[in-house]
Amino acid sequence: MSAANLRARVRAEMTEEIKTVARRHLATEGANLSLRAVARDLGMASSAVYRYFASRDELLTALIIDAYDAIGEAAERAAAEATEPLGKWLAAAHAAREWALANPHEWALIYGSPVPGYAAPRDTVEPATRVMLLLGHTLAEAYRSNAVAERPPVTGRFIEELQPIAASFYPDLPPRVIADTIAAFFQICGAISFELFGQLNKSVEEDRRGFFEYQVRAAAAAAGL
Amino acid sequence: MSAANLRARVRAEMTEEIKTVARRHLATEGANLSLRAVARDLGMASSAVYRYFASRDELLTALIIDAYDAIGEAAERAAAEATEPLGKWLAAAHAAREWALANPHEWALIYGSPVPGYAAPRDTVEPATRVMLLLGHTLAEAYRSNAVAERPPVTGRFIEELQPIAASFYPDLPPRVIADTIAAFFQICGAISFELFGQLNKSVEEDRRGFFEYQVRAAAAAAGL
DNA sequence: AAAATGCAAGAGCACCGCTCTCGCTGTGGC
DNA sequence: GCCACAGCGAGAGCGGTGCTCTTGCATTTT
Repeated sequence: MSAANLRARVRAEMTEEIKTVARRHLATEGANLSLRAVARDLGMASSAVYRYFASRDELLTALIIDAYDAIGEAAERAAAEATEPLGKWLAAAHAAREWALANPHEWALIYGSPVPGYAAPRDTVEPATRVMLLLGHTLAEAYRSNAVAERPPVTGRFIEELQPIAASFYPDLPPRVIADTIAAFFQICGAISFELFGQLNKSVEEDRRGFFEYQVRAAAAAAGL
Repeated sequence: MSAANLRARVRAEMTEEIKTVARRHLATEGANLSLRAVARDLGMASSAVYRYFASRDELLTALIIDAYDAIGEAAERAAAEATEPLGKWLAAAHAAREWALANPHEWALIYGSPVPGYAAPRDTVEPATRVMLLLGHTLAEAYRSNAVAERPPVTGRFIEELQPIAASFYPDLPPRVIADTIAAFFQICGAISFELFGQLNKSVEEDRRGFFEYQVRAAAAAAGL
């Protein structure tokens, strides 16, 4: 039994090592990860890697899940240190941005354009929602303590579509919580992506953090925070 | 002379045909464009394509410029039919979204994560700003006709960085015009990207247009429109 | 001890971007 | 009108890729 466990542990270590090297390749080389190059770095034949990952896509999926978890944890950890809803939002957003700046290629992996021919498998949808859930729960918390500003009612058929989701998450709150959470999430991630992908070229250079916060505050205000 | 012109015309036609086939490949196959496959589709040797484009990247650059121009023209055309600033914003945003839905891979090419190892050359920066300029000019127009709501002043060092740009474009207006334009542009493009890249999965299905408009209106409100 | 399993390596397939050489053809200068 | 020349297409080839299959070895299980 300990033998079998040892087998499994060695295998897990090898798997982790492959992912580590792959992450390093991703960070230095760029987005198109080469399985052969990773294998070369590990001093093994490329075919040996296929004992651990059935395909390059499966390796990418593993990296994607790890990335979702990493940014989710960073955001949650930062939010936990704040007390007020707006403070949590700001902390989470800044944490997400800083993680993205530190790991740009991994950010591109999860929030950039989908990799050609790659369809995100089931395993990725759950960790993907972690940051958005954090925003939603914080907003819901604000609703429950009556800390949300009055705004004109939401009109549009989309709000009816969001009703079931809202009912399953926050049955005591209006469905606009979901709409505003998604909108804020899109806005925040958009701001990060466009800064990261160079669309801010030559306009704001020094105080990008400040401009980012300006946008996050706008998102918060739109949500009523 | 007419001979030389004929030569040049044939060459231009061939260049255009390559781009057309490449666009079709992009639409059907996905993002990683294969020069060899394009050449095969054209019934020519892959090496012959290099007479027209020095590299795959150069082909991509040509497609990127065309895409920027196409979406820019779509947005401008739509905005021209509206009279009020908010109407122009909404029209431009919806036009951009519809273009993106119709040409998802080209959208990914210009607003998705940068292609690995690909650095956008100088030629692309000018057409890239077309949509943002449209938003900016519309907002400026609203300022000049006093149709912009009062909002709390912008604080942050970033606004000083935007001052020179604001002065060169709209010397008669406060620099926040630029900040709000960029922020709105990010928000709109973010909304399009995340809808397109599947982050809206299983939440809003029917009335995505309505939810998009909700976000665009939020962006407009944040800008004072 | 023997059988079964897990693993690494190597060869090989089809594809890729890109380069180079080699003929062919239409063009411009004489 | 001829001839050198530039532009073009085709083909071979280089090094790279993802992935498969077979082979040999080590380890685990029976």
